[in-house]
Amino acid sequence: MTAPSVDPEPPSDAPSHFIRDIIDEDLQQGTHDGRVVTRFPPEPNGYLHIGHAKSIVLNFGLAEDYAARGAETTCRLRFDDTNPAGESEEYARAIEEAVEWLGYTPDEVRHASDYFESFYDYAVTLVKKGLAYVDSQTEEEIRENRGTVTEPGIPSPYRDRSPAENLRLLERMKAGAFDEGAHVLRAKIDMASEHMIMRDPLLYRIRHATHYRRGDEWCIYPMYDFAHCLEDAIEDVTHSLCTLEFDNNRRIYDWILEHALPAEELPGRPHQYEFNRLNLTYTVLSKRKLLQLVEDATVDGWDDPRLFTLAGLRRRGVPPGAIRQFCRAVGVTRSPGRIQISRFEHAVRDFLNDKAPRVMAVLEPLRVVIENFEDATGLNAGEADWLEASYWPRDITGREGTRDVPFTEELFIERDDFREDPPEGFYRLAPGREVRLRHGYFLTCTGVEKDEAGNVTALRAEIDPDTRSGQAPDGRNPDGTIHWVSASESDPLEARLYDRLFTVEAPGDTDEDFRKHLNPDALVTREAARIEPSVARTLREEPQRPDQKEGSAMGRATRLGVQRFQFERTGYFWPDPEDHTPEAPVFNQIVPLRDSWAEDDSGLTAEELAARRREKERQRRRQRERATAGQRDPVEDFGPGQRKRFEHLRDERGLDRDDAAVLAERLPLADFFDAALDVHDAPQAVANWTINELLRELEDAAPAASLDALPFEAAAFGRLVKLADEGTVSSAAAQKVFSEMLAEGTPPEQIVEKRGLHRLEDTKALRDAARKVAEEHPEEAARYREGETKLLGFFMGQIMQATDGTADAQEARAALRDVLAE
RNA sequence: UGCUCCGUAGCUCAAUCGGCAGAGCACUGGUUUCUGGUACCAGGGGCUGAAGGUUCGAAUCCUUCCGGAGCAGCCA
Repeated sequence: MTAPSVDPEPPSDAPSHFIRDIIDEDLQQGTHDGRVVTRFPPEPNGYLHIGHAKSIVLNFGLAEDYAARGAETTCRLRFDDTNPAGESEEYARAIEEAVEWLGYTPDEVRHASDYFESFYDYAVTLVKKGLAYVDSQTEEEIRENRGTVTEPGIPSPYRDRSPAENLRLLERMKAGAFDEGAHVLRAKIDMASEHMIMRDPLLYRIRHATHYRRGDEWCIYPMYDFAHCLEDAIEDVTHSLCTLEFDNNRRIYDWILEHALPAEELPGRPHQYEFNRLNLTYTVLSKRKLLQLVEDATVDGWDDPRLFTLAGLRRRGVPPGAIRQFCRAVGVTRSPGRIQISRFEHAVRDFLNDKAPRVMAVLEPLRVVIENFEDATGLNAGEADWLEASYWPRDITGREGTRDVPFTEELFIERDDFREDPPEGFYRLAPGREVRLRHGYFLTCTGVEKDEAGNVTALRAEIDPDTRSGQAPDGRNPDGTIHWVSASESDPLEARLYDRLFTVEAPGDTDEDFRKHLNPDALVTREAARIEPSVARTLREEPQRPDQKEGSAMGRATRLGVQRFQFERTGYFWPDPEDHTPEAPVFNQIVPLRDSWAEDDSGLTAEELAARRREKERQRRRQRERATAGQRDPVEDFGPGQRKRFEHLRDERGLDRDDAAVLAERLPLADFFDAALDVHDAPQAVANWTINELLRELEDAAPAASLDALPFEAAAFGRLVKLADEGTVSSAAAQKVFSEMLAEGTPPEQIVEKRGLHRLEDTKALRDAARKVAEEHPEEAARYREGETKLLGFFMGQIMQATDGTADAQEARAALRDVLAE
């Protein structure tokens, strides 16, 4: 069977990463017949957070992208519900809803609990093969006998029970004949393994518990390591993606599949790949910490907008598309790290910028009385001058629409937009100063009213009647533009502003209680805010979406979900799905706008950046000292045989101590080295090849065995080194010869003949090659002539490629210099 | 301390087969602007964790060291 042809080019917005590379490779090799099958496998025992979103976006996104390229793809939602404790239908439903909200429809929803019968059959297979046994030690005994990371474990006294006895016991375990903890089923692998996970891992334990889907049908439940790989195999998953902490578990994943699956299924079996989980600064994402915050009512439930749970983000108003965009942007790698929260905020703003209509709301109102209102507008004091205001700034293309905003004698402006004594660089309102009212007149502050305590209670002002359009006939242009609402014709509003939950970057990282660093200002409520009247109208007229789910909080949120606004100059907002009513509007701030005036920015200041750089420099210096101090004499750990060999290599063969140590540490390699020397008596050259080229091809754990497995003898290796050392072939060509020897076992001389790899010293031929290369890369050649001499390396690379690595380096370099100088 | 994984700009990631160390975000400045928003332009930032080695040439290969994370649940 041949794999269906798959478009080699990924979609342009799909970032490339190592998992894609693996899939591309598999597609090319036809490993899974052109299929890409992934899954998102949550346990239904908690709510999802943004870290899960990364996994969802990865798994479903891969399926989408490869489907678009012509591969046969599937991505399922699979509940990993193998442990009855804590799992529930409620969680499962919430998870399903969250996945859907994020914008993905699983090809299928499956449950690991539907596979319990199959798991059991696989367990029986292992028992019959003598690869699993029933252990009757107590929990403590098992733990103690497992050993530690440095000491091997002690085999269980029950380890050698016969398959027949194990089978009998396993059947009775399943039948419910035993109490919890009386027996467990364990894989029989290696109690001394340096991988703790392989010290006879548990496969089944007894739990007399009611499972939310299977009820009391089962009283033995499979462990993760046993079940997960089999779930993948049952579902024909091709690429099983999980987070880095399962790296160690991959060993048992592979072991179970290789021993439980029938041989014919092995070539297409699933493989596990691990990627870095998403961590964010200034917040916590672990299930346990989240639970703690909810339980001691630090936050107001799982959907508290301060939390990075999916429910919290949803209630806060973050659109799913922004989360998807963010998850794609953070990348998929194997290096753990912590993403700066400003990255997330940027993603949300970026997503909302061209989607949220602009309106005006004043969060902390300060009353302004227009003293010349009647004169300037020609209206009576109680009337409103309705100004047409665009929903979109001119640079958001493709969006249209305006609404009318009432301009009345008394207005509210943002308290923050007025300073009686303006600091340097402040270009909003101050006594005697003129600003532009957004979508309206120019306004000059003519007076300040204060209470007895000296607090500003109201401003008096005048407008310029000629500036109704927002332009002045004389062309003057105020520095500041501020937003405003009518005092009489605006709606009251409660605005909830959210900030990072913690005051430190990594709240969970130290030993102390992470709740010590809670940010008291993570939620700030502005209860006296006011908003222009058009918004209430917009919300009322908004048609209901047909796909909403009635009844649930999320369903109500969906209905309102199409209404996210930018409150000009303050941020993106939407009505709170729980508490907002038309009579008493409540809006959540989704994310503030960037504010280069505000001191408190979510990004880093220049000083902070510099401080970090200095700190990193210090760390590097300290590390350098420690690295050199830690260097110790390798010979110290040698046994007498190795020591003798070391001295021989160093004193008789004349190797330097590092090389001698590497060889002496691996005695079979030293033997190979000696044998090669019989052919070509140049110890340093042979040592270089042995250590730098040969060693890389050998298994660390079993050098002797992999030496035996080589398709050539030490003598052939020695002859290769001789060819290189004596200049018959260049060292680059010698490397090519070597890799062909590894693959085919052909004698080196034959390869050189067949491929024509003799060293090329012919000056004329090299000059021709150099000229050709220079012609093919005129831009680089010009840059070289302008003094970018480091490009010589680039040209050398080209020549080497053109001559199959045979060019003599010195001659080639000289030829290039000459040709390029012309 | 055994094993596994990971160290490239402040952060997240690139860098075909060993061949010119780059991008986005963040930062600084400028242009545009009826949002201190957006967009656009420019700039600063790197001893590729360190030291040795192989090579004409190393972020990439070899050795050693340093640092960080994970693994000793009948959780997943």
